[in-house]
Amino acid sequence: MMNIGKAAAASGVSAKMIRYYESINLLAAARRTDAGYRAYTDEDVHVLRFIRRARDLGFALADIGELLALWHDQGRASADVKGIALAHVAALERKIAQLQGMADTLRTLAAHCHGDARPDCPILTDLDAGGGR
Amino acid sequence: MMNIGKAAAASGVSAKMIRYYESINLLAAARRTDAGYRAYTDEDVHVLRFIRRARDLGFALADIGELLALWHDQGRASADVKGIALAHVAALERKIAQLQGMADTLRTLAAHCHGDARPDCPILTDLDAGGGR
DNA sequence: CTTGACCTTCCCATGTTAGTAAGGTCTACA
DNA sequence: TGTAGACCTTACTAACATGGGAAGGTCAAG
Repeated sequence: MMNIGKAAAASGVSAKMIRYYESINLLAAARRTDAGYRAYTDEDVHVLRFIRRARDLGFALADIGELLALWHDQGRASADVKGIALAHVAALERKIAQLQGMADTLRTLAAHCHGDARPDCPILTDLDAGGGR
Repeated sequence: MMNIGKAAAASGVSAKMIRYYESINLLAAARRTDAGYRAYTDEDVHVLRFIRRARDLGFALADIGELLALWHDQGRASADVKGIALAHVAALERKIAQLQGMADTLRTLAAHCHGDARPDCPILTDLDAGGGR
């Protein structure tokens, strides 16, 4: 059994976030000591690490809730897990394509900007007039 | 002169956002009719369109404030505009690389998941144990 | 004069994380 | 025993940009 600070250090999830995850019911309410301190087991830390890794992969907390449920469900179908993962990959790809489009446009505009003391700049011209996009 | 609804339709910026931009001083406070309605000119719509396009390129409102100031400054140096744009491109590239890493990892894991009724799934195994990442 | 479409301000919610304040608890050391 | 300092508790605030809604005022057309 350890305090929230230890659990945070051991899992890579800040104490702040552990309390938040508990408040939104992503985590079950932790046991408490007589003084009211939250007490965590190694198994709890294991769950926190799971969440941490899922966050690192960009899953939203709602998705992580589903992944946790599947993780705990011995009778799960791997198809369900794969479905969540592939939906997330698709969302990531959409986001990447969107950012890539922005970056491409800006790189092109910047490449044609003198970048000196003169005021004329195709970037502003594009923002001004729309550049035909 | 037009109402906020017209200006919104003409610029692609919602009335809600126009009011918000005004509240954070990204926009100067609009003139008002006797009844207290905001009144916009074609020039105001021009500014709103500028903001809309900058948002489409992913600029944060703070950046847009600087871009607007440069746009209005006839004595600007194009280097300043280019600097903002390239800093944003760099931020976009960092974000893209991050998302790409997530997507790559997930695609690899998902490719090795049967995706059927059986429970075993490398995605969960990775989240469980860290997969050596 | 009424109806419906518009406008106004104000508050709330989103999603995830961090900061801060005011107060209680525990531990180690003098 | 006392106390300092490190920890814990809850609760409120902020960030970012946007949307939703309520309660009420205004305008134009019929």
